[in-house]
Amino acid sequence: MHFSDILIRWYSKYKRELPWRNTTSPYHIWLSEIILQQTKVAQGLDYYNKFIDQYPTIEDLANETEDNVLKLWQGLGYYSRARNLHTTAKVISTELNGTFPVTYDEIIKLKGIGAYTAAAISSFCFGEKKAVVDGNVYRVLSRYFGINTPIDSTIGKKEFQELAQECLSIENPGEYNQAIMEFGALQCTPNPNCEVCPLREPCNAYENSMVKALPVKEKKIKVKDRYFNFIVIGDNESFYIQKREAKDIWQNLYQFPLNESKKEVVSPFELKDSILNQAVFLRVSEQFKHLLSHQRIYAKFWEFNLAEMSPLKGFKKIKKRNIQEFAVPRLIQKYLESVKN
DNA sequence: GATCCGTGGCA
DNA sequence: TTGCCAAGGAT
Repeated sequence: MHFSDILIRWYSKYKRELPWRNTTSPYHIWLSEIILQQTKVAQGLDYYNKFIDQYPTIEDLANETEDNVLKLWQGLGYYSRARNLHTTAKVISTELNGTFPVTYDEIIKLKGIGAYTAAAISSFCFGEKKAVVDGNVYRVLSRYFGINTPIDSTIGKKEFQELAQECLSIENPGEYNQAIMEFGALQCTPNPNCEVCPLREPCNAYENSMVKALPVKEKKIKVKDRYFNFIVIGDNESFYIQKREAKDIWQNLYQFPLNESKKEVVSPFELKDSILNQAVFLRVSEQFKHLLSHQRIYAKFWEFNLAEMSPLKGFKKIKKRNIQEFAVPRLIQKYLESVKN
């Protein structure tokens, strides 16, 4: 039996039942694909249901504010996905007559949609013969064919894209694309059980004991340390927050006024910020260690009391209990939970 | 084209 | 604890 036939047969037997399966609605497929970028099903499933519940159509999503879209996305990470999702919904609504484009070449023009997602949507919804290449596909193909070209190199991406296209089932490209990804997610995992694999016999990596060594990555990510000093300042009822507008992590999410330092701050007198004029220091939180893919953030929350809270440019004065209406990073959310008791 | 963008689970 | 990984894309 052919490679693609084995995968499709395996898929029909072992695939998970998921809310975005068994539909060809481009909106539903699109939303699920954006949510699942660099994200496990278990982590994204609730978000998908929340979004479909809150925004049943592209039109509903387009009519929402970005702040509220980000609020619903809060906690999922990679927030540019939410901003681009919203931008694209508005483009479809206003420039494309509310109709999702139906070809790969048109779909890939949309913001937040690259080669993978365009191939996924066009093949799942419209039967276009475009092979998806994601982390699962790299793993399955590199092992089955015994390819050690680094998957994070330009030449490697090109090589695997072409190989994937050659393997694609012409009869049912959408089904095949879903099958090879599900196979990578459930069977051909980073640490697989090859004894129950239907492709074990002809698998090059299995024959050569190279399963754990593939696929090959050549680049290692550099992690930099940052020290965040959040100023939690206000009276009994209210405090100030600000929107992160810089081109940095957590863009367009909200936080407390921030002083970033080059090393750990140990005394409130080291904090230099005009917002602290006439403020009375109350306490400092424990140090929070927050890990991101490229950063280690060490954060402290410095709490101050302020008798008179006049309007401040660049800051919003809000009731403390209303903070839950704003999208905040997980780090801020964890601090808020720590002081709720 | 190398780097950046989150979060959580797991060995 | 640390590193790696997960249905990638933008710059």
